[in-house]
Amino acid sequence: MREKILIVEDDKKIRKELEAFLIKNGFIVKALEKFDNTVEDILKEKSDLVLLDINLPFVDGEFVCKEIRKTSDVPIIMVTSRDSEIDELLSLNYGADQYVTKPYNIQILLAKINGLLKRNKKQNKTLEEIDCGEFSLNIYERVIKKDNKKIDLTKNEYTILYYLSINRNKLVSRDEIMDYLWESEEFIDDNTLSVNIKRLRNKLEELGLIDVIETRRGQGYILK
Amino acid sequence: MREKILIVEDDKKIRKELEAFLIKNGFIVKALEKFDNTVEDILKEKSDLVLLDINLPFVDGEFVCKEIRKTSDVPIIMVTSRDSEIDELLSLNYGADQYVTKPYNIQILLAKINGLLKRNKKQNKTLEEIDCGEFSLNIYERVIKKDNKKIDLTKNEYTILYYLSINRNKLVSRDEIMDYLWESEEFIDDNTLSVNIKRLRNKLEELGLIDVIETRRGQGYILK
DNA sequence: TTCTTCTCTTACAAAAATGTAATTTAAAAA
DNA sequence: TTTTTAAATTACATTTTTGTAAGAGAAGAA
Repeated sequence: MREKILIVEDDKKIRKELEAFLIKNGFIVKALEKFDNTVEDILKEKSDLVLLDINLPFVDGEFVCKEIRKTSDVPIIMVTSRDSEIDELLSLNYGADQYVTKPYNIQILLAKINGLLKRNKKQNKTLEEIDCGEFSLNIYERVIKKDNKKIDLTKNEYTILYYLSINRNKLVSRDEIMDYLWESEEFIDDNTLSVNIKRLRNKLEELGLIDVIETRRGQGYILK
Repeated sequence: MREKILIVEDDKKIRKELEAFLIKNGFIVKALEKFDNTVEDILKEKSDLVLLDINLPFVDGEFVCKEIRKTSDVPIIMVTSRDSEIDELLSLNYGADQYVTKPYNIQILLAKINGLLKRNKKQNKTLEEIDCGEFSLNIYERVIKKDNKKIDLTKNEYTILYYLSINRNKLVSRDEIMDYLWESEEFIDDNTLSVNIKRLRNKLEELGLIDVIETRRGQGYILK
């Protein structure tokens, strides 16, 4: 899916150049033509990334940036005219994700755009379904998915597998899992964890997933 | 909760200075002392942010950064010695989130650290919790939260409330909910939904939430 | 090797979640 | 108003989940 970039830049010549360059690089591009209602116009576009000049007519970029951040997490690249401005801006922390200076170095700009978009995409995806190599764990449905097969997990099974999966390829001690699973509850036998792990493994085996949870005797478990 | 920052910097003097500065600013700080197994050491730490010098003994920072990104989304700030290096790095897109140059301008560094941590926290939070006005529904934990109180939901309760909450202020028919809840399962009595709604309402009432699920006789329900 | 210890496995009991049946309530239609 | 009907309520039965107990298995130490 192609991403949509919104250009907020009042210099018409620069705007057209940028537009052409970004279109050539495969993006869907929109640009604001008037700046009397900038914040709302930006939010209305629902773009995947905003390129925001700090020097705008009517309203200044810092303000715009702050306002957008109140209701949206869209990636913002702020454009400044002077190098020295960047440091000031950074320390004020308006919430922009990246900064570039004019005149635009278009290769750098492209790199920053791609970097931000990639990270955002990944982050969104990660939060829905965790990739565990041979299978995936869907955290909304609380199911394991492999090929076209799904299998429901109970609360305990899910919690254990979730914890293992966010620590994939890392050794996780039995104590760690027990703390995560039962928190402050009254004492629960250490063997109960073994049983729960066993049940989880049984479900994984139903999907043909064998040995994905490895035991490290005396140390804990590892999800491979 | 305090965040943990990992310093990966081989110059011992600089390392100690940074460590002291970050501790003074409220972070938990760890620093690598040896660099013969950097990638794994970094991953093992499970820190909230990594400050990574690009010039390391044995292995170079670009490589380390790329390797980390294969399995982790931990925010990375890369440290370079020359200003000009930043542009090269950016265009190569190793996956770092921010760049700073040596010598460290500690205020800028602090701003970047806080910016990254804030964004990360927010992103996780937004997707975790659905705002339902008077209360919120946490989809990871499957609990209703109000003020400081939490209440666990069972699978059915959660599924119904989730469906209502993504359709907040919209009328949802009983059939819609039943389809969503029981999908292709064998026929389940229509009254069973009433019972499940009742159970959900009971839990909401335990939190002082009365009438948040309104009945529209003959039409369905609405979450206010 | 034997012994120790950690983990796995199986069976069972308790607790929690869910569905059903019977009855009551209350909104809307006649 | 009375009648009808959708939804709420309550009690109970069934199913699922979870924890415990007891013993088997297997890895590492002695």
